[in-house]
Amino acid sequence: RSFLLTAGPSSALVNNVRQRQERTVYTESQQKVLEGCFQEDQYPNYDKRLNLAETLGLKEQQLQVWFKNRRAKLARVRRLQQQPQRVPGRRGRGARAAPLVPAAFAPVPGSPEFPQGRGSWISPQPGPWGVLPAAEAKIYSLPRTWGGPECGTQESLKAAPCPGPGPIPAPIPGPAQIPGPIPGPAPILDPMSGPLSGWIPGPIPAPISGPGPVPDPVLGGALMPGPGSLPTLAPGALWPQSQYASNLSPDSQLFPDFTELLPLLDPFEESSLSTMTSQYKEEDGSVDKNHSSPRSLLDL
DNA sequence: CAGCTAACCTATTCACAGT
DNA sequence: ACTGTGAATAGGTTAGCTG
Repeated sequence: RSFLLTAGPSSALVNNVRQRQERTVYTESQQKVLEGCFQEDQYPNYDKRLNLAETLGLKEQQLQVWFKNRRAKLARVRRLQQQPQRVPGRRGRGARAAPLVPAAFAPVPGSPEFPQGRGSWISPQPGPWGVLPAAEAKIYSLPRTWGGPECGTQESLKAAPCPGPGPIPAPIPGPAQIPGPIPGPAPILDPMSGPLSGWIPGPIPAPISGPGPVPDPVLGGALMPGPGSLPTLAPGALWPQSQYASNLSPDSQLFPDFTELLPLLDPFEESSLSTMTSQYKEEDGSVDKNHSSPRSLLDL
């Protein structure tokens, strides 16, 4: 196939032929950390990926691929469960705004992790992301201009103590206050990590023996939370538990067609949803002033 | 050999700058 | 308003690894 000639920048050029990058075998601990981060945020921005990549001893691009594949896997599982989760016909950047989470529990517009435009949303500090060090500047990661208090995660990211997310605040008001019955999440098991409900990077297991080609900088690293420092979500427990509702119970991500809930969100349409603006441009840090107009949820 | 999944390709969508 | 560019993402594919 042509990819041998046109493969991306991650592949090496040998004899004018792009070689497919060698398949990486992630260690168990790496996968667990990644999985935990995925439960926190399915769409980590560049800084998060970079932080995590450095912590795990991987490349940022590898993490980009991993999250992409992980989302694809989740979507595939949902399709098998006949649980459409987004408006058909939307792909690319706009498509991600139809979150892989229940609409009723999706990030509240204006909350730090609601999509802030330009392909990123800000995640809450508690959780795996919060334990990561701040990213170092890169050529294409210029200093940011933060759009406001809700965007001010960089400071706290730097200040975040390494192990553990710290105390998790009470669930935000929202889901429980939305009138009408909310169908419960389907109890679907994740084939990779067992019941999804429960995994938040807790104690990282001992290094697995075997032919793990990748050294495991995680173990003993700063990312490792102390034993029990990250609570495990009990199945059916109240969630979200993160400050801004991204600490989704994995089960909840296998939610029936959220579009059924759209009418319930109408009251927000002109108010909260109008804050679905992009004040943060991921790559160059500029403020996006073109997103001040209200956008409908379906448009996302 | 089947299943899983990292790596990759392609299309889509959006933000933004330049004209 | 229109166009070009860059970036993020989804869908799909290829191929390596493992049971």
